[in-house]
Amino acid sequence: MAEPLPPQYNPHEHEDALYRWWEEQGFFRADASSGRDPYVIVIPPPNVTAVLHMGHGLNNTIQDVLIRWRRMQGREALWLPGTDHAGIATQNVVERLIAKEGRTRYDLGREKFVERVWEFVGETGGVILNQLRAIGASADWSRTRFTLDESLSTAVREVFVRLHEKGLVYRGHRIINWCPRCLTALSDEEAEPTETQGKMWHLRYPVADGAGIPGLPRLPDGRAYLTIATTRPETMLGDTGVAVHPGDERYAALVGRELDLPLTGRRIPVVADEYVDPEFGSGAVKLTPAHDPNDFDVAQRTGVAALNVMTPEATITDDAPEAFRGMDRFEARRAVVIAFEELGLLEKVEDHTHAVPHCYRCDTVVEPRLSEQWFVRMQPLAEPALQAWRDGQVRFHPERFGKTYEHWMSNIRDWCISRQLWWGHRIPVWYCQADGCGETIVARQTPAACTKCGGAALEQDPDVLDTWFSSWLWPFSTMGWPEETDDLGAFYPGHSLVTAPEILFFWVARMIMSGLEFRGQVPFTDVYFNGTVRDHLGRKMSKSLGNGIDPLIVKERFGADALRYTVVSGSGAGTDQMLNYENLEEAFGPGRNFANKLWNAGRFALMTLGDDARVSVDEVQADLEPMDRWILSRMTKAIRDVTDAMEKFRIQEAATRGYDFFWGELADWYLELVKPRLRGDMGDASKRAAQATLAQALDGALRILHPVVPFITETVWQKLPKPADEAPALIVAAWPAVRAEWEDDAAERAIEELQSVIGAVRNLRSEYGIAPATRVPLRVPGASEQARAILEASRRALRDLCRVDEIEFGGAEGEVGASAVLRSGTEVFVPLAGVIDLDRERARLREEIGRLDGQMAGTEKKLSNESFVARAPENVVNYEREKLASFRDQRGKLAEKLAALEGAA
RNA sequence: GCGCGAUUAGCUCAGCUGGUUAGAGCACCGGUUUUACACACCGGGGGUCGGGGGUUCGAAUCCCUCAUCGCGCACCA
Repeated sequence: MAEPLPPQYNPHEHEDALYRWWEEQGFFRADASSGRDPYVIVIPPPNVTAVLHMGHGLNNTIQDVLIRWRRMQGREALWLPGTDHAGIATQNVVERLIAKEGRTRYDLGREKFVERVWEFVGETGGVILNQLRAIGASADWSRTRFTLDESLSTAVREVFVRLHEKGLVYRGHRIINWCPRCLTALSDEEAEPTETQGKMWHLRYPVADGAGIPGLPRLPDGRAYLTIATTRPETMLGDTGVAVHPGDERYAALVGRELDLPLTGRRIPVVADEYVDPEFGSGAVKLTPAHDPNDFDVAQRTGVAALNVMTPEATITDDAPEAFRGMDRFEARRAVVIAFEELGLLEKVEDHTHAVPHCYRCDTVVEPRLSEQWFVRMQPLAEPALQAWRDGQVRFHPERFGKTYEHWMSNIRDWCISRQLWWGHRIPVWYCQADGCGETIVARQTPAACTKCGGAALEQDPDVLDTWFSSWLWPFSTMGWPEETDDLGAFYPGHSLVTAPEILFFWVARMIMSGLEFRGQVPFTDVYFNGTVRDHLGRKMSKSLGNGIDPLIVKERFGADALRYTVVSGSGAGTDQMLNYENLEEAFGPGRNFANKLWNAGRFALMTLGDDARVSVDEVQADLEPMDRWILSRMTKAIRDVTDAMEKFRIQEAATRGYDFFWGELADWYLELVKPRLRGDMGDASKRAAQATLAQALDGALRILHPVVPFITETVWQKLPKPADEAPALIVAAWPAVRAEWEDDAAERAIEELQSVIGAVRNLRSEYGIAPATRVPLRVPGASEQARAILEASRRALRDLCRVDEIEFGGAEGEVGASAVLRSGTEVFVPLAGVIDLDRERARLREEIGRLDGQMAGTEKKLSNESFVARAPENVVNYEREKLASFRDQRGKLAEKLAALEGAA
């Protein structure tokens, strides 16, 4: 006999050691030369300085479930891990660090600062990768990549140069989103709109040179004026014009004339442009081309100049009137409004709710700002990427994200890729400083001399690239591109991507574009979007709210399998998951219980199977009993269902289906049914058949559950007796094949009937308070031939599972007892005479009925009182009626029971 | 404003192309030392499937509409 195992599963005894063993054995490593059908997932690289949170836990568990499943199916499974340098995020963290020393990055200087960041990354980076190991992630760590690795940097430069050669990368003056705190440009995606209660100020701009404009309102001093509306009054300091619609007759006479721009002493022209909606507001729009993208476009068309009135820190520049210089933008906003009020030029102020863009990294209000930046022309890249989705080359799970994708791709705007940061990939562009040369060199390698004048006075562009400019190459840059490596040949294109919906545009869409552009193939065929983990109040888990759950604490208390089962079973594709951080037991207890149940089923199997080599079901085919054929049939269907669910990315369904088979059928029924046979009560042949079937069924359950709960399933599986030629570990064992010949509908119907009978008897016993130890006889008056055969064959089961002593078919006529009719029509009857004290039970029931009669009479009386019904509040009357109905119901049930006890007598 | 999604037991959620009595886990009530497991076992109560209308022999499931919540996009100065 094997050594007895402890009655409770202790994950800590197994998990980490098991993981180390898996890793040492090289089970996670993919082989580019195996020739096997590859299956590839690249990890969404977490920020290099990140620590694991539940979002990572959910996302990576799903990836691991997929990769383990495919590995078991015999695919050459590669899960490629790594981290992202996360430009702004990491730079901000280090800036905060040195701020504690009272220094800024400018104090250190660029070189020292970047060194400092590398130092920080060296100390804290990669922590998250070890945390992923702790939750069982079976990634190929030998291929771990970092977006700032030399080879990935090569890929970045290659892509920049190629796109530049194609004219898809360009430098231009445009309105970009500027974060005045991070002091950098942001892409449109990095500016997150937040609903904000703001105001709409209506300001009056007097017409220059006085009268002569019919139909316009006039100020008290007689000057005609135009009203414009704005949510950012401070920008008026940079107004360089006012636009009206060309067809707007009210203002036709004004076009080409000038307005006095208040506070500034400047005169600004009135221009006509189709952009203006004459129906909206006053039909006149102030133009601030340096601080608004739409105004910039109008200004370009109409030849209006741009005037920048804000510094990078968003304070007012010296180009504005002296009174406002140096003010913060919000301070200037108040000051401008007050000044207009004092001049009598403030028409009105309205409340206005609108979405104000905030920096996605520091939440500062983003300032649209005219600036020279590098851009990627996106439309030529987006078109094939959109088509690829339309053609079904890439599918989204759930499908609805396709619509979002389509909408974004069809309305795509150019991507601002330069960042005024120090941490990241330096833009591979050099400017010749030689007098009168002015050459711009875009190159893969740092050039030694100017390609035009031959001078050596070259200066590299100070900016770095958007962090996503390296991420979007991840599926092939991690495999050595632009070199044609073996990995690239074997593992590109990949297969599944698991990620959060938030980064559909940031990352997913751009990867599809870059994959098509640089490799001619989409980087993956399926994108699974996991939902967001929220707390029980529906709030996103976050550090600042303190409502997060630390996955490692969950592992500590419940085990990694409990964590994994909880997140996999708790949310479907694109569906958020609620987890209560205040009650971890409620959230993760069921997962731990499940692991414990597997442990105990394993213990049981070990006790009864012994150390002997496993007997296959095929060897005992002739001795199989209906219950054996039943569980094999159920297992076969479970395998089919789980496989099918996995193929459709219905991972939650796969997990719960496996759970239900294991617990609800194998553990609850089969194990109980075979106990006597395993004890040898029914002879050796029966025992051998039961052992073979149990081993087979448990083996199947462990396999289909292994991707979800790998630690406990591996632990149990290792201990089970196995055929000699079996794999050394469950992780690399075969995914179970469906054996269609094991499907057996007749056996299923037979066992279902037996289950119904046992359920009915248990119910009757409970209803009539028959003590558990009391054995009862069972009569089945009108059993069909079939039902009779099943029950006769199941005497032992009826005895063990519901303490039925003897079964008689036919003849319950006139007997005192309780009966139930099954769905199949079979009637079962439990005689009660001699089993319980009938007199006492009858007396108890009569007493209970009497008590209810009294209560009913009281209530009826109340309800027949007309003044009560007329005067009492409706809900009180309804309550009484409901009470009465409930009494009647109870009385009816008790009367039925009493009638049964009194029998035919 | 446009689009998408959600709304099912006290709580967290399943319920695929409409089909016999709407399920699970937790919680609740009653019972159980049946030697794998009390992190278990057995029995039970609890749902007008958000409201209203429609299609159909039949609707939680399809259509319309309203409400509430969430998400995406556009934000019209």
